[in-house]
Amino acid sequence: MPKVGMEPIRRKALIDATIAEIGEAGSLDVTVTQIAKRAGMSSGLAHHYFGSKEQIFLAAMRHILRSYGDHVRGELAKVSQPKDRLETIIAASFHPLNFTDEAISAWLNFYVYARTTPDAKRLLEVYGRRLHSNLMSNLTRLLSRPRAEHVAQGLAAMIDGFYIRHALQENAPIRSEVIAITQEYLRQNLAQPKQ
Amino acid sequence: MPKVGMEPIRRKALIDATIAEIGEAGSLDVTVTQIAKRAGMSSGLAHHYFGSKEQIFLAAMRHILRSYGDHVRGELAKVSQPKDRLETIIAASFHPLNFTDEAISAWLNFYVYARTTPDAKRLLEVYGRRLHSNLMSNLTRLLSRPRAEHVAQGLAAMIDGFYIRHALQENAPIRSEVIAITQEYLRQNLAQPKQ
DNA sequence: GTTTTTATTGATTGACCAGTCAATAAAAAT
DNA sequence: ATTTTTATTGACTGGTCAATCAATAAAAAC
Repeated sequence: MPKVGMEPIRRKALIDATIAEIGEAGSLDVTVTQIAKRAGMSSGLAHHYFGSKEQIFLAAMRHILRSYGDHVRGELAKVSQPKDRLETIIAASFHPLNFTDEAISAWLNFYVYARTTPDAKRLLEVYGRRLHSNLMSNLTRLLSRPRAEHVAQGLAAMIDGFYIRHALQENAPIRSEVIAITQEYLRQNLAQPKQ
Repeated sequence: MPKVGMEPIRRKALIDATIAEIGEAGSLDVTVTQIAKRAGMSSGLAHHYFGSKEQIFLAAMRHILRSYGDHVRGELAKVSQPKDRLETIIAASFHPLNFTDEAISAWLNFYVYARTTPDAKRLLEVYGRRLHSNLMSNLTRLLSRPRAEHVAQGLAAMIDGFYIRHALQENAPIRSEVIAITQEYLRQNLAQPKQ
C-alpha cells in the first residue's frame, strides 16, 4: 500500500488536523491519537513524521503565523500610501481567513503555549516584531516617532485584544464593528499630522 | 494536631498557592500535589476541601476576578465625574496590584480555561459585562450611544490586549506607557463631545 | 465517657497517554 | 534479484496524576 512521497501530504494533514482539533477542544489537551485519527492515520505515523507532540504543535503554530504573514504581505503589495498600508494591515488582521473561530481558538492556545515553550515563544516574537515594524515603518511617515510608537502599541494591543475577546466574550463586537473601531483609532491619530 | 476552624485558612492558602503555581508554571499543567505542597498540606486535604481540581481552579479564578472588582469599586467610590471615573477604571485595570507577572499569567490561563469549562466561562462573562457597563454608564454621559459603544469596546480590547501582550511579548510597553496609551485613546474620543 | 465531627495523611487505584518498537510491505536503488 | 529506503500499523511500556480511602487523632457534642 505504501505510496512514496507521502511525507508532505501527511505533514499537511496533521497540521490541519491539529488546528482543527485544538480549535474544537478549545485547549491543547488533545492527544496525538486524536490528531492522527482526524488526519486519517495512526498515532505511530504522526510520531514518525514529527518526532514529538511538541514538534506537531510548533509546526501548526508556524503554519498559522505564516498564513497570516503571507496574507498581510500579499495585501500590502497592492497599496503604497502609508495610510492605505496601515488600513490594509488592520483589515488583513481581521480577515475572515484568519478570523475564524477555529483559528482564533488555536491562536489563543498557542499564545499560552508560548509561556512554557521557548521555541513557541520565539515564533510569537517574530510575529510581534514584524507587526510592530510593519506599523512603525508607515506610522513614522505620518507622525513623530514617539507618537508613532504609541499608536503602534495601541493598535497591536487592540488587535490582540479583539482576538481574545472574540474567542471568549459573548458580547464581543462582530468582525465589521471590530474593524470599524480599530480603523477609527488609527484615523483619529492620523488626524493630528506630524507637527 | 487537628485544630478546629482550619477550613477558611486552608482554602485561602490553596487559592494563593494555585495562583502562584500557575503563574510560575505559565500553564494550567500543575498538579494538585504541587499546589497542596506549596500551601503546606497533603494533596488529600486539598481534595477534601475542594472536591476536585476544577473547583480549586474556579475558586482561584473567582478570587482574581473579585480582587480586581473590589479594587475598581473602591477607586470608583472616590470620584464622581464621568471622565474621572473612566480614567479610574483604566488606572485600576493596570494597577500594580493586578498587573503583576504572576497575576497576569494566571489570568491569561484562566481566560483559556474558560473555553472548555462552562463555569469558568460564566465567571469571565460576569467580568466582561461589568467592565462594559462600568464604561458605558460613564461614556454615555459624554458621547452619543453608538460612539460610546465603540469607545467601550475599543477600551476593553485595549485593556485585554495589553494584558496578553505584557504576559508574552518581549517588546510590550511598560506599565506607565500602557496607561498613557490607553488614557490617550480615551481623551481623544472625549475631545469630540456629544453633539 | 462515649459518640460524632473535623482535620489530616499518604498509599493506592484506575485511567490516560506520549513515545517506542517490532512487524509488514511497497517502492527504489543497486 | 537482493538490498535499502520509505510508509504504515497497533500493541506495549513507563510514567503521570486525579481522586479515593482507610487510618489516625484532636476537638466538640451529647
